Amino acid sequence: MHAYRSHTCGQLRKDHVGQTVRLSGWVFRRRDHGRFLFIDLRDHYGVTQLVFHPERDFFEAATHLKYESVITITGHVIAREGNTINPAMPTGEVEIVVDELVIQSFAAPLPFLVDDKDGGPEELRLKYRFLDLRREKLHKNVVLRARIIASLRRRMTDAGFMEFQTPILTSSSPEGARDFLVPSRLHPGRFYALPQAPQQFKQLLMVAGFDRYFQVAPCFRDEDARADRSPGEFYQLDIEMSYVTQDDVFEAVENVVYGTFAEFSDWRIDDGKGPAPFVRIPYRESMLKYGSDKPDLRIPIEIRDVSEVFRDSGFAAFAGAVKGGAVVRAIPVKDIAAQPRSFYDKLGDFAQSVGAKGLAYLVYNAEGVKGPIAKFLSPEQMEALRAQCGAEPGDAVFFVCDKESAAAKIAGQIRVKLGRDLDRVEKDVFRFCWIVDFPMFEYDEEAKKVEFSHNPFSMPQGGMEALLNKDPLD
RNA sequence: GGAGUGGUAGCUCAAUUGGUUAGAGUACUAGCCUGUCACGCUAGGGGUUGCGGGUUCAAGUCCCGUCCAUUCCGCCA
Repeated sequence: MHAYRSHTCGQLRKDHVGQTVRLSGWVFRRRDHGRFLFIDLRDHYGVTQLVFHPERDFFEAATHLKYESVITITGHVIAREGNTINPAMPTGEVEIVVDELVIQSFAAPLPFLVDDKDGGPEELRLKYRFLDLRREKLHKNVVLRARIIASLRRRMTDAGFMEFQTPILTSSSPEGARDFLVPSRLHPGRFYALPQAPQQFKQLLMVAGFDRYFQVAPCFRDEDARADRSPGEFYQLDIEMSYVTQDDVFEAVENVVYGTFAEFSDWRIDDGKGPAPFVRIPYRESMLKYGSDKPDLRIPIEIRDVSEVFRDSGFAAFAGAVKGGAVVRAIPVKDIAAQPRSFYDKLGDFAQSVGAKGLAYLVYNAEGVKGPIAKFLSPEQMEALRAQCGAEPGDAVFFVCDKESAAAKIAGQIRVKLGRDLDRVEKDVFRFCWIVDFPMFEYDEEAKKVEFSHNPFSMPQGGMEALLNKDPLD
């Protein structure tokens, strides 16, 4: 028999009963009943219950085994009867009566329990990363990641793409974020930059004639973290294709995204019928309706532009701003009028925390329209707002006023906040979309025209010659 | 870089308007228990309440500073 195991801890079933087996793993749980002892043994594959009896000379040692000690046992498989069967465990119909025990590694007391749901403070979890990764949730996440990457590689290869590795120690290529820098030994005082994305290298591969490239690409960006953005480094599926149109790229990406999500998730995808073209939304429309270029389409709230209604209104703050070039964005919400005053106040606080100067609103109920700004608006203006926002009794409409880009962004964040707080986000479904017709240029703070941050096509100043003459260590 | 929130036992948390010796669960140690599966029961050890200063008869609690964490803004394909 193999020195460490004949089976894994997730493997044994009723038809193994009577066999002598050897298992290795970590002491996951321990239940000491005095005259006998249960230990749940865990490895990568699962958990199996071991039974120790006191007539064995290693019984005393077994009762002192700490959580996460590594042991190898030899024993015989027996069936569990009646209510000793554990239907929650895949191996719950059998257990191992231990005949031999080898303690491979005796664990010290743990800083946190592997059986814990969340494992405690991040600092501790990172210090004892090997323990953290033993926790079921993280272990599953890492396995899922490996399976997804394998699936992506298979799908891309099947679609005729070839995988390349592009350089990590490179010269800086402006992508917008700060570069990570690595000091150069051969050129003291000068630095390599880590790539923020393989953009220029993959384009080089197309120029060089390789036609279809992909890479599970490491990207490095020296920026601060966000809730949905880990700092420093991450991996992305990176693609480049030659002699194609926008639609060809969309089709290639839709196939791999649809297939991968369908393979690994039970959630519906769009209509749930199979690969279909993803919804396409022009940039301007997305910024207006959702206040974002990555809209969450599961939230049934659409922003409207009502600037013209306020232009000649008696609400001086908005009217003046609109005449000065600002816009007013309305966020209509269904069935919300019954919310207490505090709800509106808290939302106002939130609006200010994301940069709004204030948050105006109107509430529609059976008696009519109420709200702090109602008295500043004429009956005709009120009717125009009601019609443009599709407001009915029970609804409310929120208004933000600012320069166009700021108003869009603020309204977009309020839309998402409302969707989540009111539990209006559609459940168990992915709603993919393409944002198309991105602008090539935008205005910066001094109202000068500059390249839009995501514009991938403008040639750098000086053209191709400048690129070729560029010092790689600059 | 700016703002908000938080920091009490190894871990998760409690401690009334400022008021006795800062508690509980878990982990750890010792003991009991023949069918548990987060086993149960008894007892024990474990604390500079992040750190420094201040107010007060009295500070975990209030004030100031500082460090750390976290969320948002700035930044970010």
